[in-house]
Amino acid sequence: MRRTPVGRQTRARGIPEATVARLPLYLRALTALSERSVPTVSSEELAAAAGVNSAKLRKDFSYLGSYGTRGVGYDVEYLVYQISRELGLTQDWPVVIVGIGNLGHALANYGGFASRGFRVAALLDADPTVVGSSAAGLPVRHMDELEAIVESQHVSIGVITTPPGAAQQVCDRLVEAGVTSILNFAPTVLTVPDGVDVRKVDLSIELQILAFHEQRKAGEEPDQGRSGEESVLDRAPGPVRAAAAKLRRAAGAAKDIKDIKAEKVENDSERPAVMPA
Amino acid sequence: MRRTPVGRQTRARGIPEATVARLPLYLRALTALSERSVPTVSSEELAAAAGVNSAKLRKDFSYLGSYGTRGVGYDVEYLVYQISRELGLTQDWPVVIVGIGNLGHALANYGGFASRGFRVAALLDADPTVVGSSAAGLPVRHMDELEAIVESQHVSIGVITTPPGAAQQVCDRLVEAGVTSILNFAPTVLTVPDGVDVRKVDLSIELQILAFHEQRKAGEEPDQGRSGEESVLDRAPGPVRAAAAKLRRAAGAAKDIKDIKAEKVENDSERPAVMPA
DNA sequence: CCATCTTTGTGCACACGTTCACAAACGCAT
DNA sequence: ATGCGTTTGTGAACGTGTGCACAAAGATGG
Repeated sequence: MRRTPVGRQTRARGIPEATVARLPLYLRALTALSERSVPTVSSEELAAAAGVNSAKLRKDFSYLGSYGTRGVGYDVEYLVYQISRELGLTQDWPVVIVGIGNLGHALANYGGFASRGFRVAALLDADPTVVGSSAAGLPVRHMDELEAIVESQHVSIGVITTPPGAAQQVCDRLVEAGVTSILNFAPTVLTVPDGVDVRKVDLSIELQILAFHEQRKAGEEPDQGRSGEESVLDRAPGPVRAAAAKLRRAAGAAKDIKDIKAEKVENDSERPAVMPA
Repeated sequence: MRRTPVGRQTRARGIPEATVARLPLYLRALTALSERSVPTVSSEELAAAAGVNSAKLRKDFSYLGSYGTRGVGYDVEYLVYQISRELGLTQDWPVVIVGIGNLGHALANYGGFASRGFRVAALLDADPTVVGSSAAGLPVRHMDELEAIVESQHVSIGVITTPPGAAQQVCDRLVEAGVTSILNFAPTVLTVPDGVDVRKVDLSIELQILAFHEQRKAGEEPDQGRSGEESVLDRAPGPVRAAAAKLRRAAGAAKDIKDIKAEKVENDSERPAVMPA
């Protein structure tokens, strides 16, 4: 059995992954329209509500079938049903949450959870001081009950909100118990067997991506940009770069991040320098 | 000023967006190696640790420059520094969190927050009963202090953990105050001016995507698949489909989701049917 | 029934992302 | 110095996703 770290699916029954990822967005917008008793909606209107462009939306829907009426638009209720069905939301999905810390608590209380076919089957934790307490009206049960719960309630989706160190271990146990889809909030790369889907939600990564763009915005206003920082040696061809690399290796081994950070401030001027040397 | 709902950036200084999204992953793996005092690492090893394939990793790094040494690998410390710098983590990013409910609390307590240059500048809430309490050692302050805090502490990143109804309003206010990057946890499509980045984290969407794949797995084992569900009318060309659509519109207007769900059970057999009729 | 107006569904071109596969570059031993 | 084994960096092929632009399909009014 091959083990794949991330397991990105290549096309599912012809529906592109990117489209699948947008269906929940459309569904949310459509549900709002439905609550306002709006009977039909055009691709343009719906696209605006979902924050995408209308051509993309139409193409997305075309993968599901021809559910619109030219000259009119889409029937809201019908589309809600079709998308729900396509996403598998016409059935109930029991979910276990493992790791009832701050985040686990927050998720247990999350309203949007139950709203669309997802039901919290159990809250689990390994810490005996947490077990027995309750969150969102549900008792926190011990990890050892995992296997019994998964089997008896036919749980196929697990949510991991443990500290990073425990995540892979918990993941293995979930998979062993029969869970085949995992939503991972721990900042850990999970390794799972083929056939198991993992999606990750990582606050820290999102912030870092924002920081990147933020820095870019800030660095563009002044004309200087990030000048001397990019050592000419690193772009130079041939033995020059090799020498630079050698110096880096020699110097780097004895240094830690803080030292390097401190150095950055010194090097922040124009002069080209072999970075950590 | 054009207003764009989502604002996907087209290339930043030559570094592809997909690469930027992976840099934090590499950084995390590298930091772990650094703590174990590993001096160098090959693309193969690092790729395994980050859960990607090695060719992708090498290409990603090639956008940053030539920081490896052929025949040896990459200097861990040096790479940590380069990626940190590229992501803008060598500086401090003050962040405000708006909406101190369950999730806001969880985020305030999240350790990985401060670890990499992100500092919680303030916790904000509009609810007077929450204001004045404290979370993670920080006092919860009133929304009205937002503008002063953003300006005095030079906050450029805001995190929204409010209920969905308040999100756009809070977003507008953040932007007005000078915030140019927003991490949105509310299940809402935010509209922002050009130049403002929004990233969203949506538990419900992630679960729905998992449900889709889960359903597909379940539907493939039996040979039948999803048989009669896909009405032949919907695939039929010409006036037949038009008639079906017309029926849907006529019927749909008076129905709600529950009714349709109930019908699904009845229609779950082989016979082709005009869905909600 | 015809003309006109609206909106879908999609072919096509292009941009972006991934993976392969290999030459060039480097360390090291002799 | 030279040769050998290793690993990077990247050109090129391929796959996926996006957006334009328009024909086809239907609604509507006369």
